[in-house]
Amino acid sequence: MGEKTRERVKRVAREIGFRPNALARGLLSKRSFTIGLLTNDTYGRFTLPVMAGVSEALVDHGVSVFLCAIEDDPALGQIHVDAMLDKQVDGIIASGKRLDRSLPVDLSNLPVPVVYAFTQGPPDSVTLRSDDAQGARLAVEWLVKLGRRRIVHVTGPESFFSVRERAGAYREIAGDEEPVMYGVWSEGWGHEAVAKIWSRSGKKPDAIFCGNDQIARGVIDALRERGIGVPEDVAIVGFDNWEIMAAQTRPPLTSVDMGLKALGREAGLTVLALAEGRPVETGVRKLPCHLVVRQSA
Amino acid sequence: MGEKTRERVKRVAREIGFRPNALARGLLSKRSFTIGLLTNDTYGRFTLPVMAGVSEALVDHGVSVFLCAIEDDPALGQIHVDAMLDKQVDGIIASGKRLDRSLPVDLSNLPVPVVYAFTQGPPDSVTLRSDDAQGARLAVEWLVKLGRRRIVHVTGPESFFSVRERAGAYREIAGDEEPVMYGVWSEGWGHEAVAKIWSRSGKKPDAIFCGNDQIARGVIDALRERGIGVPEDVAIVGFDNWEIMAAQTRPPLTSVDMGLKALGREAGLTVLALAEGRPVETGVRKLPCHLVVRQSA
DNA sequence: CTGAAAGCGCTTACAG
DNA sequence: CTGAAAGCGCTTACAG
Repeated sequence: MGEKTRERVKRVAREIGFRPNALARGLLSKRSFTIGLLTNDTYGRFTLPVMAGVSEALVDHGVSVFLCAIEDDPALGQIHVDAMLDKQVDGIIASGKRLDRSLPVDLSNLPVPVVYAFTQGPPDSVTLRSDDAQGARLAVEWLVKLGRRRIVHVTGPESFFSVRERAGAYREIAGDEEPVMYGVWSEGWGHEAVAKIWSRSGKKPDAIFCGNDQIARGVIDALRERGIGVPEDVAIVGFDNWEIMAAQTRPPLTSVDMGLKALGREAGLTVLALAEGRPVETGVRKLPCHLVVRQSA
Repeated sequence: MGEKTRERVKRVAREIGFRPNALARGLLSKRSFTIGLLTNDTYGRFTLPVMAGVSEALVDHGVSVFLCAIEDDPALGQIHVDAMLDKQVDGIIASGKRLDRSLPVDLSNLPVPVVYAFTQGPPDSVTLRSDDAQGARLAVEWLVKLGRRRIVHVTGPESFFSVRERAGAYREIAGDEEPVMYGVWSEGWGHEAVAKIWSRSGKKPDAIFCGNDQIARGVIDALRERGIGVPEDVAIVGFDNWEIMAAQTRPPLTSVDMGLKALGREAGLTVLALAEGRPVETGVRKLPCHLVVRQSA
């Protein structure tokens, strides 16, 4: 093509706003520049930041994301997986709401790479998760650094892997003078825990490390009702850094952020690498949490 | 093809798990069985149920959904729109977090149909939104039916269309003895409003209709701190039916649900109809809210 | 270097 | 009714 013709083609293409058809392109290249994000987290508290991270990381590479919410329904999961494969996704990210539960679909032996993010993957898969132990350490060390010496841990059900991780890290630093108080993920349990602590004899804690922000909120409310000052008398740290919850407590809540957006970003880049045939180390990769300091500690 | 050959082909197809390549199919049919959902609701409180509805309605039709979170960034919005068009989406659903704000991208004159759901569309578009006036009526009528006579309305900023809609409906039923209390969407404002009401002279209300669940939560907490019984002394109704908030108030909150999942379902079916060339009435279509009765009223 | 052909995996229209 | 060809919109490999 002569230089002039080339220029003219380019100009016309621009004028009529020509954009290549990605379907046709994908047919040849065996790449659809599309990935699927599978999740059973309907409420979206955890998946949403993960998704935002995935999308953010991949949009620069021209990759779009199919969102597939499958509840806990295996049949629905299968339908979505089939639909994604039919549409020739370059890869799949599986995400969820619990590190120790897997999605109700079998993602092994798929013709495309799979990355697990914030959900349990099979042994030899690529799995990304937050480092809950490190996050808990951050929280407790911060309380220690503030001079707190009697730190209590009020948390969720012991059946959760992340609860055991966090409790383990708490123990490492705080010792085992105080029993870890396992309960449920609710404000109500936070209230109840405070009632229990203050009804028993002996010295009262000067800090409470809570298993999530909802519990922390219950704890803070209960302390205020008793006229106990936060953070003067008792410092509080939560977990999740659930913005809308943490910002609304009085005082605003210091909390551990699991860095789910970064986790999503990593998941996106990793599935892309696999799709392009680049080597990726298999196994569980833990990403660091960070502490968001507000006024409760 | 002979009957025997046909059977054999079918059998082998089943055995090797043959599934037609949707890309190739789309190339011919001019249908990708793919739509794009554009939203600027990062937090996802409103978009998430909409999305769940869209996905639920379309999965039966083999349609997958690209989720594009564009924040309020016009450049990012354009990138996502271009990516969707390149991938030959059959249609686009625009969604957001406010009925009276439009997304920072121009979606007119696109080669594919667009439906606006819970965000403002241009005049001649297809726009779906909740019927906030009807929802507010539901709430106030319920309070009246419970025998409440002095109903106060504590709500968000008057600059919000939905605030004015809800306040208008409240006025229709409750009259204008009590001034509507405009404020912000926070628990703090709920607290403050209660302080204001109880500091002024005259009869106290026996019911408070709140503009959203966060305000309602603040109101309920403030009333409890004053020793005022909910619902005995003052009945409370919120708006949004934000499950995790409404269920955690003490007592659990009666609230207006905007039916966003149904709205999403409608949006999905509507964009599908447009994509298939079926006629759809243009203009704003309001979908009904419903009241979720818990213990606060 | 330029230009035409082949082919990705399907579906549809047509010839036999 | 059956079977082969054409074509969707691209990209790549090849002949001139």
